[in-house]
Amino acid sequence: MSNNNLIKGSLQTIILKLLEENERMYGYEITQRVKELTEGEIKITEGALYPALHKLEAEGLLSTEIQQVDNRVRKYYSLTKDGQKEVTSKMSELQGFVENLQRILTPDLKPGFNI
Amino acid sequence: MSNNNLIKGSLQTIILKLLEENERMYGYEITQRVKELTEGEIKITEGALYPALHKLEAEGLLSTEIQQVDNRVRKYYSLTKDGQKEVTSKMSELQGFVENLQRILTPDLKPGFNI
DNA sequence: AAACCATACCTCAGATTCTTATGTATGTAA
DNA sequence: TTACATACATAAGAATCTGAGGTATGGTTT
Repeated sequence: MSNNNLIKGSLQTIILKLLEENERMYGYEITQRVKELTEGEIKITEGALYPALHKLEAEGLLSTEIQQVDNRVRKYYSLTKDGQKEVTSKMSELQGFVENLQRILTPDLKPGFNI
Repeated sequence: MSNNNLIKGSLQTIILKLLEENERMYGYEITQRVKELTEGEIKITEGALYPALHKLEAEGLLSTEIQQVDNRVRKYYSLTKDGQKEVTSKMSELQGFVENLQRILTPDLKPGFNI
């Protein structure tokens, strides 16, 4: 991740959610997508991403498929059945956490961490 | 802390923000306040809290004042000048991060991680 | 009286997750 | 040929947590 060490553990959720939307993605593509979506503000480092992908695969949440594209090897990741269930779980967990964070940090405004 | 390992990194911000609102607090009080504000969903463990407090003090963001209350020693923490500046910084950092998280995770709805 | 829980501080081993650096390999642009 | 982009990977070290343990006081339960 970029400069901030905030909310460690959200990388897994990011990966799973992107794969829910995109069917299949490869590692480098994920880093670029996140950079693009956040206008360069969040940069996922390879040292964080690849171990995370490997772990999710080892847990049976992702499956892989290696493919040759322009003399380059790409390792595509997709959600397994378990992975699809886990997205929902991880997302509501994160949502709940942000909700609680907002309760602690903004005692004045009740609804929403609005932007 | 509760079940989720999401909080890493946001604990400092929580401490600083609570002290911005409350002038001075002691460790145990902070754990109770957070538990109270989140209806028991986030429990700050002592193993996380005390080292965090000591670190913030060592960085000059907090000052301490020991006080005897009912035969019990309390260590009150307050924001220093530097600490007061840091709250603003840490809060906008966290705000920005949540904003970016929302961009990644909810591509459909543009405004707000609403609750 | 003994056991237990609440208050209040603390430390430390181990786990997890990250950063930073390094390595391999191909292709393109300056 | 130097540099950058693409594409994978590992590994040392830092940072932050969990969970267990320790000390001490005082109230409540059994």
